[in-house]
Amino acid sequence: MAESERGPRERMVFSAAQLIRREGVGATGMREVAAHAEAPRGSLQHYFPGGKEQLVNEAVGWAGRYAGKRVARFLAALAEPTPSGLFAEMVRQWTDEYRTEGFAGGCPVAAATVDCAESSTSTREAAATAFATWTGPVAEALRDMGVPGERAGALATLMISALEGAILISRAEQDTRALTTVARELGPLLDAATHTTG
Amino acid sequence: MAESERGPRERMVFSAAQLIRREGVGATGMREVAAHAEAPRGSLQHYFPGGKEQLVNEAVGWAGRYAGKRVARFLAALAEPTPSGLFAEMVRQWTDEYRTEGFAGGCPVAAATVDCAESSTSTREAAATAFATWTGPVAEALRDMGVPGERAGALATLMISALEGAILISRAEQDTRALTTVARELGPLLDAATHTTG
DNA sequence: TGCCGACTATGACCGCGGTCATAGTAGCCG
DNA sequence: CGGCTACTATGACCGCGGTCATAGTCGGCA
Repeated sequence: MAESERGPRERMVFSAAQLIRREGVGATGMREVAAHAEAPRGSLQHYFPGGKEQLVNEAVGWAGRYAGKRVARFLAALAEPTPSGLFAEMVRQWTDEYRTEGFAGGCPVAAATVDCAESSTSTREAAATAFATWTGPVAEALRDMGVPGERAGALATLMISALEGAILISRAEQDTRALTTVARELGPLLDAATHTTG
Repeated sequence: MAESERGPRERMVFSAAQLIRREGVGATGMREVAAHAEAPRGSLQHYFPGGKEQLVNEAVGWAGRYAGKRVARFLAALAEPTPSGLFAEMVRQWTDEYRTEGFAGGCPVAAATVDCAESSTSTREAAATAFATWTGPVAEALRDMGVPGERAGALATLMISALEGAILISRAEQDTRALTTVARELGPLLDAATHTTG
């Protein structure tokens, strides 16, 4: 999450995602995004003529692609890839962050869904796309591990659902308990799916 | 969710929860709450001298107690109580709402967490309390069904995590798929916990 | 040199919304 | 009746923030 030297436009999208996941969409100001990205304020209307909605949508899209790409790295980190191992890595990304940086941020896609699902169709769609962009690689990884086709998608949805919910609870409680709990409880179920014929 | 004839104060708290779960905390105005509750605007500062923060906190607390009480009703609706049956009822409350009323609202506690966890300590704590108020009865119900003590709490957290995440995804996708998926995939795991000694 | 496009810079506008101040009403009690 | 308490009513204040308008810089290219 620390790719620093990109163009100002990309930095603004990145910063928007960072701020949104901390404060929510409503509480994140355009000027604030520019300042955080160390980008000129005037660039906002130049790069994002669609205004805040466009910026938010791109931030959500960025987050979805980021999450999707992470899956490959998680797999690479596993000596022997298993569903529970993948899920443990997904959870660990959050427990690590919370332990080292505090419970400041949540998932930007969740924030956008909560704040914009009803008010902005385009942002809601961006969130749905982001979830799909994230679920896809997870499901594919499960399939590669021997999980039957249809169940792979279902289990990927379950994994991401449990993760998102646990992020919420952990943030509220300022305790990683919920995250570690879902990893522990869901692991056996996920691994069992590789043995079942489906 | 339709208890109409209470005092104006209670109606405002109820309305706040309704609006928050649709639009998020930031986009919900005080005047809007009063209007929705058909309560006089002047009553806001009278009943909630602590301002918006107090109102939001009470709305979150109300939502937590509401969710906790629902558990008993879900159990009563089950001929033979099982963990998977309880979870299915919890999920069904949402799928029913989404099918009949559209995907307008999410969980108010989730909304408050996303929007206020970083900016307001008291609201974050209210959210944590709400999650606890909700998890408690679920865990107790699991214990009554024969789930061993420590696992009951863990599974309750898992159930609520998965439910919250699936609510998010379903809202974004405007499709109850995620909700029905987690109910289906998690059911067997929950029921299996009643047989295991632990 | 002079034009042009891309990007930057800033101030102004304007609505929204939380809060405060101040006053009004209604009912009860003494 | 006077006064007290609970509640209601409204207008004003004021900062925030998204957007717009307008102008400035800067590099390349002919």
